[in-house]
Amino acid sequence: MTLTPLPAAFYDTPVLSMARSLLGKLIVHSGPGCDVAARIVETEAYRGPLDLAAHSARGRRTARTEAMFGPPGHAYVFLLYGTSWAFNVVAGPPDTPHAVLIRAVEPVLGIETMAERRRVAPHRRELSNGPGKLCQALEIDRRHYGRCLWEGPLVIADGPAPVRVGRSPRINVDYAGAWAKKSWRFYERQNRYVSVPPRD
DNA sequence: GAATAGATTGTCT
DNA sequence: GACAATCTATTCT
Repeated sequence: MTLTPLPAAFYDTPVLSMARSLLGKLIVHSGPGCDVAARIVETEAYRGPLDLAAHSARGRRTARTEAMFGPPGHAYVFLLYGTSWAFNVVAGPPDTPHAVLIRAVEPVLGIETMAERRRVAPHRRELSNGPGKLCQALEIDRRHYGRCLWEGPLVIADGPAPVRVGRSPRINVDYAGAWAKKSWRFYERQNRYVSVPPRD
């Protein structure tokens, strides 16, 4: 296991294949005295402007969605329901508002630190089995908006490839009509940190 | 385990 | 003023 950040070229790929290839990669957040790392086990692809489930649907470009229109391999972070942050990796070249939502991770390093932040016992799936939970565990928030993911305190590095990959429709996007039916969620089968366990 | 309701705030209409 | 790519506690079974 190396902690060398993935190169910029890794992100130069269509959003669906990027969502698939991010599985198994490590999110590494280095802080003063406390490094934490976690392995990505669940992702979802969002492909505006056509995809009506994406914040960038119909080309909506605002202060909030601006990062999605930026270069790939950068972070798109947004606040949800007033209480939870969600972390996305921007895909596609500039002006192509695609992104991959990280929905669940498996703690690897600094598990005690994550447990304290989450106020749950270590090794429980509630540590990071959801978009908001993993942001709290890894301490990802608005400070990371638009930041580059191959240099700086928050990077994505290579990690153990997933054993088996499953696909399903995305979670909680029922409002998007036909787009909600597309199987744009990717997850590692049998991994207990996957947020909404499918039957596999 | 499943279903339900309430929390809470930045962003956009 | 409404809403959201969610989380948590609570109340069932």
